[in-house]
Amino acid sequence: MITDRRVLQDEFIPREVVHRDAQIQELASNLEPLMHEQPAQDMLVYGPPGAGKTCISQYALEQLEAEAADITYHYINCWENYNRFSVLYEALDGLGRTLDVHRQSTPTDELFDRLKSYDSRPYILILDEVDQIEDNRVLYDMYSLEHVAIIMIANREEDVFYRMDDRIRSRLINCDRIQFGAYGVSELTDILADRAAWGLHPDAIEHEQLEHIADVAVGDARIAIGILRNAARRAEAEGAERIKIDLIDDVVPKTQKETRQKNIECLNDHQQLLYDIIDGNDSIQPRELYDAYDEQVDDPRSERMLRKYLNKMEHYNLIVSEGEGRWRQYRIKDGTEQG
DNA sequence: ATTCCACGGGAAAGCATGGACC
DNA sequence: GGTCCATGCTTTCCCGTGGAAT
Repeated sequence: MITDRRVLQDEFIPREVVHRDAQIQELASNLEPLMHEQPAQDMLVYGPPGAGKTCISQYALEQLEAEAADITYHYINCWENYNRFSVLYEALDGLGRTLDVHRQSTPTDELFDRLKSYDSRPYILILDEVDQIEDNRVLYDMYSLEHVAIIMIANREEDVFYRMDDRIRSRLINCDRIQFGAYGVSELTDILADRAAWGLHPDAIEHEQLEHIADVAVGDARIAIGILRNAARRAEAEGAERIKIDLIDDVVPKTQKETRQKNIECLNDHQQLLYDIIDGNDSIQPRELYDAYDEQVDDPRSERMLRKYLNKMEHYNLIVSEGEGRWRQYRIKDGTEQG
């Protein structure tokens, strides 16, 4: 059934990509000046989850790297690295210059100085989930480095700019915007067909079944590939030769649960408790939620902290908040909801 | 007009950890 | 080893803002 497992991982970057020619072209032309020792244009790549932003950005840079060996690029997930130190650390790590840097006791400015002193060749940073960065100074840092170009990735354009102070906003507001719309069913089907061709036996799945997966995944390539992966595994476990529609439908809830579980595991105990409390209610008001939380834990965090946790969880797409002010309600995000 | 509730920014405090020195 | 210091990270504390209810 499965001939190459890597191809079915959603972070896999294929050798050829389909349906994003315009975006790839734009990425490439913004990076093109690097070939002539000119600075590259900074970019903001935005669009809904699973629209190929991360994949295509990395793909474009791999292509460029293959063409012109004289560049380096590095991918940084700002969800995990949201403060100035971590981002700079990751940036240095991409250059292999972190050997003697310690998480504590190394001043952040020293990391910046070190990055500054590296100027032998162009360095491109992909800042995924860039709206998660808490300290925008780091964007200013990157901007001020001549040899560093940044590709910022976010779901929504406005999330990136609204918290920036004027100094950095006025500079980055002019970066090139590249929009990624959600994939349509036929586009997703093509993507799946490509993965199936590389990762599965030739007759494992037919066009109709791929189309069904694409349909269920509502535009999200990550979900689509996840469903294909789980379906293939299930078929393999059952010794089936082909992936049938029934089997696909069987595996959809499991795939949704999987992505959710992956996120929940990143939460600390307090956050998980909040999640459980919300999960036990259809919806819950903040006061009620805080009180329930206080009752169930020995060393409660402050309400301010809970609000920060809740914000994080909302960004994680685990919960949603509805209503303003005293009408605010929290509830669990349904697995089939988008965005 | 005043009170209530919730939100979220920012300063300050508290915590953990590596390094230098004894 | 023990002590002190510098640093980044997390959490708390304080407070202004804004909408709704009284």
